[in-house]
Amino acid sequence: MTAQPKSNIRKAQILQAAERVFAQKGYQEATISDVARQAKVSEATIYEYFSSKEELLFSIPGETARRGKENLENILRFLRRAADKIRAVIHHYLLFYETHPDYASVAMLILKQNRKFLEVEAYQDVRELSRLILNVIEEGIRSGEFKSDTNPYLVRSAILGTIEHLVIRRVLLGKPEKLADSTDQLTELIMGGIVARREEKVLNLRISLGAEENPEGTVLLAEKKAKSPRPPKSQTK
Amino acid sequence: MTAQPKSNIRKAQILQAAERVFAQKGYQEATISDVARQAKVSEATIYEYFSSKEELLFSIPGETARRGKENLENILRFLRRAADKIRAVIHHYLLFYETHPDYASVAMLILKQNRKFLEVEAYQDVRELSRLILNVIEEGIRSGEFKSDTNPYLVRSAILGTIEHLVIRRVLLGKPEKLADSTDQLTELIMGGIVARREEKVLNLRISLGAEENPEGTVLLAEKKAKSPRPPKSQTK
Amino acid sequence: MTAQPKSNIRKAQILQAAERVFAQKGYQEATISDVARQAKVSEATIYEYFSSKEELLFSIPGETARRGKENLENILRFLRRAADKIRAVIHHYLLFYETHPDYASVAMLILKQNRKFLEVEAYQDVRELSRLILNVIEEGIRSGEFKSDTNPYLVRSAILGTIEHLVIRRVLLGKPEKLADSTDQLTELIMGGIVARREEKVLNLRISLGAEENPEGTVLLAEKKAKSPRPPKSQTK
Amino acid sequence: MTAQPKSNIRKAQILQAAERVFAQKGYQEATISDVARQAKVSEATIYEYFSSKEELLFSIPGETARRGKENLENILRFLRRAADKIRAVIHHYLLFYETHPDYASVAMLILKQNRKFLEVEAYQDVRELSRLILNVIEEGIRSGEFKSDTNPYLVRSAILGTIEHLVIRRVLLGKPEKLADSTDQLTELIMGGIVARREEKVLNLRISLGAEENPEGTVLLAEKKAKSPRPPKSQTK
DNA sequence: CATGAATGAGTGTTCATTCAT
DNA sequence: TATGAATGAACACTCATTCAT
Repeated sequence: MTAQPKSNIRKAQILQAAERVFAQKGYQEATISDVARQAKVSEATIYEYFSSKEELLFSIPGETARRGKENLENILRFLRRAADKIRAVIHHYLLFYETHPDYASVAMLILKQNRKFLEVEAYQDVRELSRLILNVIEEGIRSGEFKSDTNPYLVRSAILGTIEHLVIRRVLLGKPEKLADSTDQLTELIMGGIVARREEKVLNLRISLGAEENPEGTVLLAEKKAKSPRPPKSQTK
Repeated sequence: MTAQPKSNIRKAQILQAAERVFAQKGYQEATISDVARQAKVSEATIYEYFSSKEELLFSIPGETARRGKENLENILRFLRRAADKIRAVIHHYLLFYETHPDYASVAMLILKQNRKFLEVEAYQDVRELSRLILNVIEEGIRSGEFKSDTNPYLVRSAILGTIEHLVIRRVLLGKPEKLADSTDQLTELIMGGIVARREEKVLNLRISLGAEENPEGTVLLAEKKAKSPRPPKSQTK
Repeated sequence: MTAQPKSNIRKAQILQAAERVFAQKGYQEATISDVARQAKVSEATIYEYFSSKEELLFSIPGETARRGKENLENILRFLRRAADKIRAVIHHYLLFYETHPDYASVAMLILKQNRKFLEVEAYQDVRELSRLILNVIEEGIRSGEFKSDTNPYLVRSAILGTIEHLVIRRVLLGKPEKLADSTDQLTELIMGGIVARREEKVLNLRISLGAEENPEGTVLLAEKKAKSPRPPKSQTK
Repeated sequence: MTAQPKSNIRKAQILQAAERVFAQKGYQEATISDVARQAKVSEATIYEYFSSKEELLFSIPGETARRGKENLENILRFLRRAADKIRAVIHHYLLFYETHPDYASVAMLILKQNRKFLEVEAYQDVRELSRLILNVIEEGIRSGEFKSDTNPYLVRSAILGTIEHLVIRRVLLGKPEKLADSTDQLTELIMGGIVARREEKVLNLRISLGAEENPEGTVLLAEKKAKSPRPPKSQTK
C-alpha cells in the first residue's frame, strides 16, 4: 500500500528467506549462511537487520500474525451466531496454514515449543488470537447457543489442539493436502460431538404418541453421560 | 521383573538423566556433558551405550511407550462401550503425562516435531497407540454408538490434538496442575459437542402441550454439567 | 591562528572524538562506529579523512605533539642551567599529561607499545622530544653541572620512565590527582639521588675542626630538600 | 621437581607457546590458531585448559611471577644495607627481563596497560613485588641510609619506571643487548643522582685551607662512582 | 567397562572498509 | 562532501565424538 523504504523491503526479503530455510531445514540445522544465500544478501547484511539468529526467528510471525488477526476480526464482526464464528476461526486457521506451509512449519515445529518465544513481544499476537477464540466461546455460552456447562478453555484447547494436530500432520507427513476441507467436519465435531443421538428418534416417537407415557428416555439417560438431554419425567395424571 | 544385568541399569540411568536434562534445557541446548554429569558417568560412557546424542534422544520413549501401550491395551480389553474406551484413552494419556512431566516435555517439545524421529523404530509404539485410538473410534461407528458420518481420523486428531495442547500448556506454562482432571470434560466434549440441544426444549414444549403442567427442563439445563444423568424418578400417582 | 578551512575542522572534530573514544575503550575495543557517534559524523565520513582506523590512531599525536615540542623548546631557550632545564622538561610532561588525560591514556596505553607506530612519521616528534632531553643532559655534563660519568641515555630513561610510570598509574588507578606536583621531588631525585650524604656531616666536622667559624652545614641539612647543593657561601680568609 | 601430572605439562606447553606468540604478534593480532600451532595442540585443547583467550593471556605471569618474587625475597634476606637491596631489586628485574625476552614483551607491551589485568588475581604477585620495593625504601629511610625526605612512592616509580623504560626499549628497538649491565649505573643514579657535588670541592677547599698541600678532590671526582662517599682521609702532614 | 584427554568440524557474530548516490 | 547500505574476511569458541589406557 504505502511506499516501503528500501530497508523494509530488504528486511522482508530476509524474513521470507528465513521462513523458507527454517521451514525446510529446521532452526538449528539452518545456518545464517543458508538464509543469506536464500535471501541473496551477505551474512553481514542479515545482522544489519536482525541482531541475532534467534531474533530473526522470532521476527517471522510479526506482520503475518498481525494481519491474520485483523482479517479474522474483520470476518467475525459480520457473524452473529457463535457457531458461525467458531467455524470462521477454524476455517481461517486451516486455510491460512494450508496456504502458508513454510509459516506453518516454522510455527508448528519451531516456535510453538520455544520457551523463549513465549516471552517475546511477537508472541502477543498469538495470545490475542487465542483470547479471541475464548471470547467467542464465552459469548456462545452466554447467548445460550452453547451448553451452559461448557468449559471455554477446554474447548479452545480442543479447537486449537485439533487444528495444530492437523497442521503438524500435514507438515510432517504431507497427509491431507487440503487442510481447509476439514473445516466443516471439525466444526461439527466441536459443535455436536460424535455420539449418535437416539433422543431425536425418541422425540419423534413422543410426538407421534402425543400422549400417555413413555419410554426409553430412561435408557438413554442411563447411558453413560448423555449429560444433557433428560427426557421429561413421565407424568401421569 | 527379571534381574537386570548391570549394564542395563547403567543404560536406564543414562536415559533417565537424558530425559531430565533434555526436558529442562531442550535438546540442542543440552550437552552430552550435561547428561553425563546428571547421570554421574563420564561422557565417553554414554557413547558406550548410545551411538550418538540423537540416538540417546530417540531411545527415551522406548520402554515407557511400550509399557504405556500395554497398560492401555489391558484396560481397553475390559471395556465394551466405545465411549468408555475413548474415556480410558484420554484418561490414560492425561494421567501419564501428568505423572511424567519430564517425559511430557521431551515428547511434546522435542520428539513430536522431529522429522527424523518419525522414521525411527521407536516411533512405532506411538503409531500403534495412534492406531489403537482409530480402531476404537471405528468400532464405535460400526456399533452405532457413534454417528455414522464420523471421520475417525479427524476425531483421533481432535483427541490427541487436544490432549497434546493441554500437555504443552502444562509443560510451558505450568498451568493446569492436574491434567487428568480434564478427562471427563474432554470426553464429553468429544462425545457430545458443545451445542445446546434445542430438541430438549422442544421435547419439553411438547410435553407441556400434551399435559397441563410443566417441568423445569430449563432449570435442569442450567444445572452445571449433570454428567451422570439421574434416572427419572418413577413417580406414580 | 589562520582561519581553518571547514574540512580541517571536521578532521579535528574526528580526531578529538577518536582520542576520547580510544582513551575510554582502548583501541581494539573501540569501533569506528563509536568514533563516528562521538564525532557526530557517519562512519564513511571518517574514511574521507583517514584511510584506516590505524591511521586515525596514529594521527592523534600530530598537532599536539608538535605544539608540545615547540612550547618546551621555547621555555628551554630561556633557561641556562641544565638542572633547570631538566626540571622544565619534567614539569612540562607532567603538566601536559595531567591536563590532557585522554591523550595520556592513548599515548601511554596504546601508542607507546605499538610497534608500527615507531615506524610512522608521527613518531618523529616524540623522537625529537626525546633527543632534546638527551641534549640537555649532555650539555649538563659538558658544563660540569652533571657528573662526568653520567650516562645520558640512562638518565633520559630514568626521566621518561619515571614520568610515564607516574602517568600510567594516574591513567589506570587515578591515583595522584595532581601529577605536576611531583615535579620538584622528581627533579631532585634525578639530581641528587636518595642517599643521605655523610659528607655534609663530615663537612661540618671538618669545618669545626679546621676553622673557627662556622657554617650552616647543619642548617643546610635541616632544610627540606637541598636539591642543588648550594655552593658554600663565600668564605673569608 | 615433583612429578608433574601430564595435564600440567600440557598447560605449561600451551602457556609457553602463548607467551611466544603473543610476544611476537601482539595479543590482538595473534589468533588462538597461532598459539595452537605453536603449542602443537588443537585449538580445542587450548580451551580445555583456559576458558578464553584472555584468561590464557592473564595466566602467562602465574608461576613465573611467583617464582621471581620468591627468588628476590630470598636474595634480599641476605642483604643488610638498603642500597644493596635496591641494587638487588634492579639487577633482579633487569636480568630477568633480559633472559626472558618473550615474557618481557608480553608484560611490557600487553599486560602492563591492560585495565582488566589489574583486577585479576595474577596481578597480585606484581603488586607484592611492588610492595617489596616500597618496604626496602622505607627501611632505608628509617635506618638513615636514605634521605629522610625521600618520597618512597616516587622512588619506587623511578626504579620501576626506569627499568620498564629500558625493557621496553629493548623489546621494541632491541637496543641495549645486555639489560643487566645497567644495574650499577641505574643503582647509582637512584642513589646519588646526577649532580656533580661541589661539596667535595668545598671539602677540598676547606682542607686546603686547613692544610698546606693539596687534595685530590679531582681524583675523587674522577673516581668512578663514589657511591658511598668515603669520608676524606684525614691527612696530617 | 570406564574414562581422561584430545580434537575436527562447524558457525554465529563482528567490524573495518567500500561505494553508489 | 557526506552517508546509508552492504559485505568480505576473520575468529573465538563449542561440542559431539573418538580412542588409548
